Amino acid sequence: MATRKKNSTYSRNENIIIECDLTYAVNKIGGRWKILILSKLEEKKMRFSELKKEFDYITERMLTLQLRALEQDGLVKRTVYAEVPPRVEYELTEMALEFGPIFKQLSAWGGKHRNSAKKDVA
Amino acid sequence: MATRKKNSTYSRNENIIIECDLTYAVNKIGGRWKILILSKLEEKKMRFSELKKEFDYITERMLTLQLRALEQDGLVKRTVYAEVPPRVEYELTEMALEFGPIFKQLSAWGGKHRNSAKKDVA
DNA sequence: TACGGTACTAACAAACGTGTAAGTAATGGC
DNA sequence: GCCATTACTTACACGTTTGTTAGTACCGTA
Repeated sequence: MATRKKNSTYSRNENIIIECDLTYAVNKIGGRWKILILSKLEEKKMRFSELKKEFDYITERMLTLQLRALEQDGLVKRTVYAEVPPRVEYELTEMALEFGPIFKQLSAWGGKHRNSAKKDVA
Repeated sequence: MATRKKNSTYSRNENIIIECDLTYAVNKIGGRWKILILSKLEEKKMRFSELKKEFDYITERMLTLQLRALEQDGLVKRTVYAEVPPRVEYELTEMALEFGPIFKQLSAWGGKHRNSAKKDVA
């Protein structure tokens, strides 16, 4: 997601798949940490170090990568303050805020079926 | 997604992440082909070979894996007819049908921002 | 001069997802 | 007997994502 693409079928298929609006959207929020980050930022803008504290098992590298990808995709806005211990704040863009209601529904779906999945099978 | 998990931080983080209803939901539809498959099956139940024709760059292996995962997650129902050239039909479960409206919104989001992304940046 | 704090980056390694190619079973038609 | 058809499975290899560890720049403070 943040690295270069190689040739071969892997990428060829990727291109085909991205043709789909739905897949396009889901890809933007896919990955291990993106949704969690977006959820946090939905509440309020946060600094790098604050985000890091929220998910204390994420590494700085991963947090950086995910934030970069989100920024690249226009979902978060990054603001750097030229201070001495650096200060960088991240906040959602309008585009990302539009995910809000969708996230709520997905979350509701998850909550509903995560619990029932323990008993049912189909 | 269809393979066994190993130990180490990779899996440890996965567990932490799955605590979130939202991530739980998105993980069910993540992966390269799942959404496309679900979209197709939303229209009507289909045979393995029909699905294969729909996405002609998917390999049989991938299609099988994705369908198995979806079945495991309770999103598709698999029906085998004991005929001579085998016939297997796949259809969505109720659980999966509940994704319908959410998919529509995600798709709309994708359509909207996929086009504007070509001009804008933030 | 050494030290601490913030927000990173680089080089490397492990785990996972995806693709390739070939092979399987069952049976009806030739 | 031999082939075709369907829905797979297996063994292997590639490519990507994620994690590990160490290091960077900046400047104010001690």
